[in-house]
This record gives sequence, structure tokens and C-alpha cells, in this order.
Amino acid sequence: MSKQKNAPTMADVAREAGVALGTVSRVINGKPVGKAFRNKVEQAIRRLGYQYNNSGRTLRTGKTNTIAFIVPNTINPYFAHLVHHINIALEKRDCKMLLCFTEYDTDREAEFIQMARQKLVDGIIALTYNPDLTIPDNIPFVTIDRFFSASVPCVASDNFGGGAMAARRLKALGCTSAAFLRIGSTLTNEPSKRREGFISACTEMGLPYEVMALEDGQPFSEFEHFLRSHITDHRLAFDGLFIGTDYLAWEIIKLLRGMNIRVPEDVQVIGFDGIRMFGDQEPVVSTIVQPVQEIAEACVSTVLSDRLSAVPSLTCLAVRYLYGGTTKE
Amino acid sequence: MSKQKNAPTMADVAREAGVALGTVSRVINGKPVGKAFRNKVEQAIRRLGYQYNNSGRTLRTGKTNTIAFIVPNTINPYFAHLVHHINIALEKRDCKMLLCFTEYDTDREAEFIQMARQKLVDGIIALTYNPDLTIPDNIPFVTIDRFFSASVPCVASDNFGGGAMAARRLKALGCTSAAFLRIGSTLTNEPSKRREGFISACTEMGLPYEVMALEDGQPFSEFEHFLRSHITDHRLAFDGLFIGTDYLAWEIIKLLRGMNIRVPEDVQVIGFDGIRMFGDQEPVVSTIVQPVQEIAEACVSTVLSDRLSAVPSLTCLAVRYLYGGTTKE
DNA sequence: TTGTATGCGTTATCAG
DNA sequence: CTGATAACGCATACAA
Repeated sequence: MSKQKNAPTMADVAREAGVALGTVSRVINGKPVGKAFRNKVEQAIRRLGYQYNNSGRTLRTGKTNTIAFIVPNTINPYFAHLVHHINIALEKRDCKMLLCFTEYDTDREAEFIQMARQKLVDGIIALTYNPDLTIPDNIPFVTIDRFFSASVPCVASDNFGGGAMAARRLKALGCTSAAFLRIGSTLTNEPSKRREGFISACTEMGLPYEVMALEDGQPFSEFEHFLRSHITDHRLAFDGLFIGTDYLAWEIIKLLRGMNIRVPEDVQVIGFDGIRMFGDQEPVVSTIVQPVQEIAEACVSTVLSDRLSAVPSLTCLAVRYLYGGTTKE
Repeated sequence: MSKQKNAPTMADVAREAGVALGTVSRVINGKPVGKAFRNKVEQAIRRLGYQYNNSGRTLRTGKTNTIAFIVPNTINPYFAHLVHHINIALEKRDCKMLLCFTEYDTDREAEFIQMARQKLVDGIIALTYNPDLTIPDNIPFVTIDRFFSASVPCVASDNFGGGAMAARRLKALGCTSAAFLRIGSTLTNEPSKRREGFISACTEMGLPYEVMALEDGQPFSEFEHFLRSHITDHRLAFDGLFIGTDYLAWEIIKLLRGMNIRVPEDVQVIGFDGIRMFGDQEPVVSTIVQPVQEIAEACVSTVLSDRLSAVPSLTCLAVRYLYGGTTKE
């Protein structure tokens, strides 16, 4: 298992085939080469088991064919799906993915961005929560769910529309009193619009609602207090809940069950994201599904676009409602 | 957003600082340099905003400081955790991770291995199901859960011990009739030993058991048939189940609940892996926990070891039982 | 079409 | 300790 010292190089192949170095290069890169020459080279390549050396090529061309994807982690199934689809979209274009986990650490995010300057990657796709991230303006950079400025393309789903969709669905399913629950960074990003959309639709339809928003540091138990304080005679004041993410919805439902409040009989719950627990199973809750695959596609085609100036600064993709057992349909 | 054409190079820094190229290199790599020279160089670096170019360095040194991790996907939480911890272990050693998803496609696995030959990565950690994978003997290669030969180091948890542990735990919790359920590839790999360990302990303790093993292609509904055929008078013939993975356990439990069989009152269930749904929450089932972090540590330190010959060909790590609500403790 | 020669940015090996 | 210079492996402009 000692490291191979002398991997064959193009010069070796050229010598073996009795042709010039440039010819070998042309064969490898699919440039026009005479039939006879091509054959000689291809045989030599096979004989020697030649493989091109990536660093040499990269140094020469300045292209790495690698994109960094910066994401908090892969534990959250929504992120996991994103990683999955971005990788597929990149692979389709013969690109590698360098995955960078921030674990919500803002220092880390900044470090990862250096990698682009080190010419380790050709571009960056980032899902970041750093409030004051400085984005280099000389490398392709695409963000997910976070609008920085018109010069930094952002891809997101229609969070506002999704919030409104949830409100309308709850109303249609017979709810008469709703609440919106969320936890997250204080940062104003695209997902913040879920709340605005929800409120907007509730107001429009005359559906009474309350909002309970926790900031990232605050203890989860606040939700329990909130819910308990809205229970009288073992009955919850709300018969419809819209919750910022499926993950939180999942936790809230556990809480409700612990309080002997039935879902969906007593209260209907709609989450956001469209998480599937182990892949293509049914969703864990009734939910507003983000079009993960299209988000990934959009990110990749944007970051790889050679004329970034011609790219939309905000790509907004449609969401849809999906039944997942926690509503009456 | 146009691509930066002229990133400053070492030569630029050298000129700016009025020193030789080599001196700049020595400063950057922390080699001994006179105080005055070092200062001049560091200032020049700051003035120019210099960043080293990775491809140049890699071409010269032959080291990429990158390891490929080959894994089916990141949708399965167990894999997601593995990715997570391997990344941490690599980062600790200033290494990047190139993540490669096989989606259980054996062709893909072979392609990824080429990347090492292209000097894109220094080594490979792989969790593979390809029955006849040819492993290059000239690059550092570590497998998880799969023993190839003494020359290919394998890291796994104590699957046999875990199976036995599950059997003993069920017995201790009062079970009098057990069953082992699994689904997976026909491949004989380390996880296959879960079954052997279970059987061995059952036999030793005189605990009656049955085994129901499905192969990868077979429909999931076979489990339902199996369970139904073991129900008489609304009572299941088993009061203890050991299931190959938490994922399957999760599915089986849904099945049982659909049959009005209560878990853990009527039947206790123990899974394998130690999956946490969204990270550090409680486990989804009572389970035998794999030491993911230690597995990751072992993989990384092995693949990065410069004397691979001195590395154990099989690293076997201890598992533990964890209560997760589906047993009577 | 094919051969030759140069340079991408870095590190390492020499002299000084 | 520092400066000059030669590779590393490849793609490409230019010459033949």
C-alpha cells in the first residue's frame, strides 16, 4: 500500500506511442487528431494505464470543475435532500461537489469562501445564516433562501405564497382559529416570508390568528408554555397550526400528544419543507413542499453560468401542499 | 461578477516586498525566515490580498489534502451522521472531504475510485455494496462495514456483539419468543454478523427465535405477510423483535401499529444504528447504537496514516444499548 | 494535422 | 538565511 511513485505522464504516453506530447493532449481532450495517431495514443494509454493528473490540468486551465456547497449540516433531512440534488445536478455537468459544513458557525463560512480564492473551486453555492457575510464579487456565488443584493443571485422557493397557501388550506379544512409558530435566526431572509404570507392570507380571509416566534437561542420549552397558556378545559384555543418547518412541526406534535391533544382531530398541523424521513417515504407531517430538485437545478445552472450578469438576481420557485396525516385531508 | 483575471501570485508578492520568490514561499509555509524579511513579505501579502493557489501547490507537492468519502447517499440518517463525523475528523487534520454518492450504483463506485488515480484526492474512505470492487493497491483505501482482504483496512462496529446484546436485552426484559427481521444485500459483510450474534445468544440462553430475512429486491410487503401469519387471536407470536436497522424498525413499527399491536406493551422492538431523527434528539427506537464518531475517527486516522502497512486490517468498535421507547425500559 | 516550446504557481534544490 | 532556478503535468499558441 505504498504510494505510487511514478504514475505515467503524458510524456510517457507520447514516448510509448512515438508521437508528440501535444498529440497525446489532443487525443485526451477530444480535439481533432489523425486516425492512425489517435489509435497509437489510445493503445499507449491502455498499455501504461495512464490517467490524467488533475492538478496539472487545473493549474494550466484555471478550472477546477468543482463547486463548493456551503450548508449548516446534513443531519436535517431538508439539507440532506438539498445536498443530494445539488450533487446530482453538478454531476450531470461533470462537476464535483466540495461539501462544507458550517454547523451555523459564521467564522467557518468565511473560511470556506477563501477556498474559492485559492482556486480550489470554481464557484460557491451557499445556504448561510451569517448576518454580515462579505461576498467576493469576483467569483460565481449563489445563495439559497437569502437575498444579499442584486449582484448576488438568490434562489428560494415561494415562501410568501407557501405561507398563504397554508392559511387557505387550514381555512378550507374548517379551521376557525389559527396560529403560526416558528423558531429561527432573527435574520430577515426568504423563509421569514412564510409568516408574512400566512398573516396576509389570514387577514384577507378573516381567519383569526396568533403568532409565536422564538429566536434561535431561546429554549424550546417556550412553545410548551405558549400552548399550555392557550388551553382551557383541556381544549386548545387553536384548531389550526402553521409551523415554520417540518422539523419544528414534528416536535410540536410530540408536545401536543403529550398534552392529550389529538392531531388532526383537535388541531390540524401544517409544516413547511416537505421532509421525508428516510427518502421517498410519505412526509412526516402535512406540509408545504419546497421544490428541492428545482432549487438545486437553479443553483447549479446559475453558479455555472458563464455570463453571471445575465442571471436573475432572485429565482422564486413554486411550492405545493402535501397531505401527511396531520390535517383532515 | 466577472472572473478575476489576475490574482496576485508569489512572484507579485516577491516583487512588491522586494525579496526573492523562495522567501515568500518560506514565509507562507512557516519555514525559518529573518524577522525583517518576514515582515516585508507579510505586509506585501496583505497589501496585495494574496492567497496561495491550490493547484500550483498540489502539482508541486503531489498532496491534495483531500479525501474522498464514498457513500450511498445522505438521505439515510445513519449515513448523514457518518458524513458529518468524517468531515469533522478530516477538518481537524486540515483536510477537505470530497463527497461521492453512489446511490447503490456499482458503476459509479468504480468511477469514483478513478479520482484517486487522477490525484484528485489523497485517499478514499468507502462504504460500498459492490460485490466485486477492485481496489487499487497503490492508494490509501479504507472501507466501512466491509472486509475485502487483509491489505484493505476495514472499520466496523461490533455487529456480532450488538446482535447478542439485543438478544440478551430482550430476554432480560421478559421476552419469551423472539424474531430477527432484516432486509439488505445478499453480500456477506460485517452487518450480516448482527444476525449471527443474535442467534448465538438466543441459542445460548434458550430463547426461541425465528429469522425473517429479505433480499434487497424483494417487496417490503413480505414483512407484513410474515407478521400476519404469526398472529392468532389478535396476538403476535413474538414478544420481542430485533431488527437489522433502525430504519426498518421504524417501518415495522408502523406496520404493527396498523395491526393494532402495541409497542412495547405487546411486543418489544430493538433496532440497530442509533439514528436520531433531526440530530441530537432521542433515538427513534430502542436500539443498538453504533459509535459513529469513533468509526469516523478510525477511518480518517487510518486513511491518513503514512504507514498503512502498520494499520490493523480490521478495526472493531464497541456498541451500546440505548432505550428509545419501544422496549419496556 | 502534428511537433515544439512556453508558462500556469508552487516548492525544493542548489549556490551564495 | 536568502536568492536564483529547475521541475511538477498539462494545454495551447505557434511553427512546421
